[in-house]
Amino acid sequence: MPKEAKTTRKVTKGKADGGKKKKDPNMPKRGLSAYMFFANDQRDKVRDDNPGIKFGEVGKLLGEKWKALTDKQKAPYEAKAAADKKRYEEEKAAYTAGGSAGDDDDDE
DNA sequence: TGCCTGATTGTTGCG
DNA sequence: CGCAACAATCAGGCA
Repeated sequence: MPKEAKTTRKVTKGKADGGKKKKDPNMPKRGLSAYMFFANDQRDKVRDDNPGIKFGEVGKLLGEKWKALTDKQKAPYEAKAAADKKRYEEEKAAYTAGGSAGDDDDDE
């Protein structure tokens, strides 16, 4: 029992107003999720099993299979996610570290 | 000090 | 060209 069901965790892209969490200009884009890598591999497989399938189905199918996998199967994907996360750590480090040391840049 | 929420990532296919 | 479910993930902000 680890923990399931967190809370109203959905509305993620509900652009309502803007200006809540201030996104820094150096905010590193989080590493990809295990799902991303999983999709990268299954996407081709799912499509092969469902020729002519559109994203709507693929997306759901992907999620279904994803959960069907065990930590063991997700391992390789999680490993990739962890690897990417590591990459993100570097960006995050530079983001928290330097940040405003004078560099500036802005624009572009 | 701890929970929670928002933001981000990538897939495909279409309007 | 961006969004639509799908899941994960994390970092910061507020109580």
